[in-house]
Amino acid sequence: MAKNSSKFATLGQQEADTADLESLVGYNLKRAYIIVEAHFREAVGKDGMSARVFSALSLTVSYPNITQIALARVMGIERSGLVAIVDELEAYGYLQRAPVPGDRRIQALVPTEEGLAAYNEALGLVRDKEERLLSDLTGVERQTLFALLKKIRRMEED
Amino acid sequence: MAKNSSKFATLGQQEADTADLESLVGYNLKRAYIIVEAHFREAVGKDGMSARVFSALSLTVSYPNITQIALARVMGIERSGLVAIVDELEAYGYLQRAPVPGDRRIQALVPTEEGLAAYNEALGLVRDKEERLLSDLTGVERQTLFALLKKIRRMEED
DNA sequence: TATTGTTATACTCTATAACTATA
DNA sequence: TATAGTTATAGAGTATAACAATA
Repeated sequence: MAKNSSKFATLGQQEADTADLESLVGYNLKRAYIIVEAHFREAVGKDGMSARVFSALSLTVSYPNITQIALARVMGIERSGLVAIVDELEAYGYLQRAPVPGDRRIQALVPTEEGLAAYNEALGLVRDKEERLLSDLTGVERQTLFALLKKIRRMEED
Repeated sequence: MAKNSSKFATLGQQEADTADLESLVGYNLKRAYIIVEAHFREAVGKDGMSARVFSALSLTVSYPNITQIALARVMGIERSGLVAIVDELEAYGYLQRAPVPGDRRIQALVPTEEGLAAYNEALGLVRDKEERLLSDLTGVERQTLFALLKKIRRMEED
């Protein structure tokens, strides 16, 4: 199991690549995500939206009038956790909680004009950044990466 | 931009797959990781190690006598954050902080026999679980997934 | 002066449980 | 009774800054 039993090892790239961890999908996914997320933050800038806030805004743009509970479900988080996210987006003036006639428990989420503009600008920056990050990958490789990640995502129920 | 402007949309799988977010690598990586991490927790059991503690133990097994600062660097976290992780592993009796003759600032991390046994058992469970999770992927697809994730990981410096 | 490990502290993300107002 | 949204609270995981011991 031990790949290196010399005392006071210095870790070269080769050695690091043969460690057990490197053969696990979870570890590789997490490390890759950390890098992509750092690039996301660079793309949106120092005072830009966090990834989860951007995601929530993106989904309200794609699905206007979505309810908080539905949005939480799509995002895979608890509805309680969404409150602060929506509060933040509302404070930015990027969306509104609109009353729904017929059921006063529900508030439909609708992006404002400013929200739409801010979203489209951020989306452009993020896409450009991902484009550059993935510039070493061919078109086929990118398609394959997406297909494989989505295949894993579909395993949720088991 | 809006794919669905009907009021009170219910989100079918098809609609969800065409949202902007679905075209971003970061979002897909994160969602895939969440699923794999949940399977990791199932594999190691209710009172099993967390992923980061497992990772630290794995790396001390692969690189016995590694220092905390080197381990933190490999894991991509701050050295201050590693203290609690090593404390936990030491409390389990899975590793020891061993003094290094010649430099009393440094403590080399060495797995115990129990640590090695616990690690190998956990590694087996995690590998089996990942195996089952990825059973829909062909051998080539898995190799490709690893290759693409590692390619992204190598983009760190830019 | 610089480095290793440590502590104190704070921030982000998330979950659980209980509450409210409605249905 | 059940549901949508909210609040309170706690627990991971991480980072920054300052410190002690040692080099």
